[in-house]
Amino acid sequence: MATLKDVAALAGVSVKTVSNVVNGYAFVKPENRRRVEEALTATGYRPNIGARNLRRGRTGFLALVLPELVVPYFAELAGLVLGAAQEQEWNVLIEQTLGTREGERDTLASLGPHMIDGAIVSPEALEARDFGELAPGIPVVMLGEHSVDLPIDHVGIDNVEAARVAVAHLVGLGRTRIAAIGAHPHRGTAAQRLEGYRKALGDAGLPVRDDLVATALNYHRRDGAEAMARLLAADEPPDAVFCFNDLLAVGAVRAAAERGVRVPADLAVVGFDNTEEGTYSLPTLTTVAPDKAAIARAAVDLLRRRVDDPGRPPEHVRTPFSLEVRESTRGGA
Amino acid sequence: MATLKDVAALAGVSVKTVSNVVNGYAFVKPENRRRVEEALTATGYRPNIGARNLRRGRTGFLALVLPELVVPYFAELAGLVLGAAQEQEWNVLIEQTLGTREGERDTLASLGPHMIDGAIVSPEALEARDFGELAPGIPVVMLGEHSVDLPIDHVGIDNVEAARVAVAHLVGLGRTRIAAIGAHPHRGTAAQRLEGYRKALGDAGLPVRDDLVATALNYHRRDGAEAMARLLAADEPPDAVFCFNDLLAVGAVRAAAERGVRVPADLAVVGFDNTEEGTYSLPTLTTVAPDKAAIARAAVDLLRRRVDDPGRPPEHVRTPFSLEVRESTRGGA
DNA sequence: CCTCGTCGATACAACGTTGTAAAGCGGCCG
DNA sequence: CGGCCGCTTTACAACGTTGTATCGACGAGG
Repeated sequence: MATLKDVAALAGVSVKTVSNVVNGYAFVKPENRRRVEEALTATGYRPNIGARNLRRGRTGFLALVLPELVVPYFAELAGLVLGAAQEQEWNVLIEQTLGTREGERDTLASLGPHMIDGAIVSPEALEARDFGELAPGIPVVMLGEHSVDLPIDHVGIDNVEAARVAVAHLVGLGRTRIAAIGAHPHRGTAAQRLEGYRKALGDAGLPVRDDLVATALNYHRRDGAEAMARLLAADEPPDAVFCFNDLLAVGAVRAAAERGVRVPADLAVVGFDNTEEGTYSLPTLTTVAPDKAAIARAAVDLLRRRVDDPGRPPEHVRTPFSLEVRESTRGGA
Repeated sequence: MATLKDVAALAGVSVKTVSNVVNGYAFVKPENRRRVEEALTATGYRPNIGARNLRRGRTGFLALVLPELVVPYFAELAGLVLGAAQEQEWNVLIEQTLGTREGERDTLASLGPHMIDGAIVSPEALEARDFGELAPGIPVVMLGEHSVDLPIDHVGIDNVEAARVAVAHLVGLGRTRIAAIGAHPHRGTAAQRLEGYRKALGDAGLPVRDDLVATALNYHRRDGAEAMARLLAADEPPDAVFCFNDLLAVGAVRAAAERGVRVPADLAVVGFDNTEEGTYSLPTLTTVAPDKAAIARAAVDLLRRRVDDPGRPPEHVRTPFSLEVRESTRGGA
């Protein structure tokens, strides 16, 4: 409630002198500094961030644009971004797009150039190239999809290689009818994981059969269950499945169980994201584990550098990943 | 980038007239309105929310203070609050306290009175009465803990009754050694759920045995697993367990499975929160289902009314809940 | 004809902050 | 002694917006 004016009046100095003390300006007479500091604590002064940012031309806000918080991967990531942003004195505005292209467009448009210093975007429906026109002048860091051709900063793992490693692991178990769940017409990461899947099969000399690749328009548990049900209904059902995220995998495990298919004995399952849910499920999930903390940190750092120097060339940061082998691919045959 | 001034220059009218058009003021000559609207689209004008709020004395921001986004209940709730706030033209600032008392204090203090119009707080470590001193003048709505004696708006379900219903359900299955996981020294909701647990046992004429009540200092899967392990190690292990949230229940199911205890045959499990994870787990979880959408809506509405009229008497809103019976308590004996 | 009320537009100030310019006051050097 | 430089403080403007006061025009009513 107290403003600089109030503090200045109490201390008997000008508004600007108080501002100088607050901002740590060096040349203030000790006597005055003391009186100002007293007045500061006496009034319980807190700067009005909005006014400060208006004057400075910064907002102090960063938008984190993601499909849905109920997806554990995004919830975990959001938590980590919150932490990383705090270190940079950024507040985070989380926006859910619900996976629709319109949602992503509206979000970026409504935030406007004034509300935020920049955005970290995890695109789903939106195609990457749309961003140039949608967010003119807003510094954007993209997560996940790797699109080298675009002049936009980007953070993510090597999806092709991660998928290849995951499927190679299934191959190593001796499985031969390895399915994939999560193909998607517009999702860049889906295409890359599919490519890794095909590469691993090729490396092993296994045929790539289209009827073993299941599409999932969303990446929720329900979609995984439905896709798995379709796959299991085939004449020659798969003996392993690579799911493009852990939620799909959880759904797949559920669908298998309901049909009496044992995991991993009859069906080995690999997920993606290493969500905590997969470390307590029955069975626990083998999964590709991206370093989420590294992703969050890199994204915030990249955005900071972009804001400070809008002219710098776009950067593509590769974060590490590992394969966590758990019960869903252990034992059986 | 374009400001009212730019638009005004282009349309050949005053800044205020443009402002009037933007804000839907009625008395603008059609001719001028047309020209302004043209200039508006031509320049792609977007209001500077910060400046507007500075002038209006409001920030347009609402803080949602919660322990952790990785807890699915909070992630789901956050998503719903985001939606409800959007309808009121509020932006949401999500703050994680990580469950520490300091985190909750720092958060509220650092946001300051200027940053936000109000806060929706889901307290964990913080005792409710602290809020008066911490957030002087900030409208606060509390979630979860029901503390009628405090002059603070509050939204939540009847925890005592919800717990009673859950445990009564276990009693109805014929279970007699019914344990509870989630007792906590400082958490109000924990005390209430424990009370409901005791009441249900009393109603059924069953003894309340302290060795069947397990404390959980956090409400994560790990804590549930550890508590269940302790309970199962007893001479007379329980044949049912009521967990104070779904994560604890998931951990409990896992711990049971690792010891060869079958759910629900040997051990019936009830959770709390109705997170989606529990609808796909093996087995699916019987759980108390609070109406999260209603909670989110009520909280935002309550905050709106509080902001508009700071003097009104505090209100306590009871939101409905139901018991979702699933596999973890079905069949067996 | 004068007044009054409605409509339409404008100038100005203000929200709280900080950058800029400038002024006052010494002291130091030429 | 005059001028210059460094310290310290201040007044002022500006960020972009909107509330208030004001002003002019116009039509209706006395």
